[in-house]
Amino acid sequence: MNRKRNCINTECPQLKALDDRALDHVAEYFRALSEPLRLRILKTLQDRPHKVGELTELLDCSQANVSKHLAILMRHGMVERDAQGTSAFYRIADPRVYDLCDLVCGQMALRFASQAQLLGARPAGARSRR
Amino acid sequence: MNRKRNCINTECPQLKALDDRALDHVAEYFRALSEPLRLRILKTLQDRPHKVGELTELLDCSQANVSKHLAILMRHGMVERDAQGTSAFYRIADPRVYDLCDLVCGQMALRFASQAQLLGARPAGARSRR
DNA sequence: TGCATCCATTACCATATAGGAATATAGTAA
DNA sequence: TTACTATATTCCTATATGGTAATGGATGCA
Repeated sequence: MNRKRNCINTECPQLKALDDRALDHVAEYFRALSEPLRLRILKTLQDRPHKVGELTELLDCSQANVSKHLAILMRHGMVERDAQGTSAFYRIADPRVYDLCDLVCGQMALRFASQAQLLGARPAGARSRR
Repeated sequence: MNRKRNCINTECPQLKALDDRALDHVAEYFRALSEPLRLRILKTLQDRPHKVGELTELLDCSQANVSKHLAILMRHGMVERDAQGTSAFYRIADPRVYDLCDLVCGQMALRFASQAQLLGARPAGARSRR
């Protein structure tokens, strides 16, 4: 069991040790990352902090929508707000959210690769199940 | 920038490199992990494979509900099905999902700790915002 | 003051989904 | 075959949520 530990600088409780209430919180955290627009916001903020108006333009969506999603990201401690005049700058509060995203990217890459291999190894039109 | 790489045995594309279509897939992956019951299923399967009926009893929920959530987990390659007679055994297909969960656990633990510290440093009834 | 800008919030609508109840399907045994 | 068990699926409802439009609120400037 070559289980690699990702978390080295904290007690880092594992899934096993969590009760149902803690699992609810974990689920909510994942849910915050389960919207494409929120991921695009995080991706944009990876370069540097941005004002709401900049995000609105870069992501080509309404200002109200950006503000709403930023509030959700902030509620989970993923971004931080810095008011300057009438503007509001948002920046990444916890860069480890990118570790999560990168982990998922890697898993999906592996999965797609193996699926492509399966498809390539079967005659056209073959179904893998059912 | 002490950015630790979690993914060592694959190309592991980063969030930066993903287009909107790939981000949609990442969001769907996170969404599969955003339900408490699905996390409880994964937690239960961490010990050993289980039949649907066992999960139904252990998690105290309906059989239809368990089957539905198992289908979602399987759709994302997180669990695998092994039919034996009229039973269906489910097992973990990709143990790295636990790495994700543990990462989130660690981040939430840090966050709660700092919040508790903030609360402890303020007089009773103080609000940290608004 | 008055006005403009930037952002947050609210109300509303459309869609997605978790859950339950009922039904369908598949395997097993008589 | 018929009956029984285990699981999957379908239908339905209640709730949650993403999106938009409209509004509110705070700041800055003339």
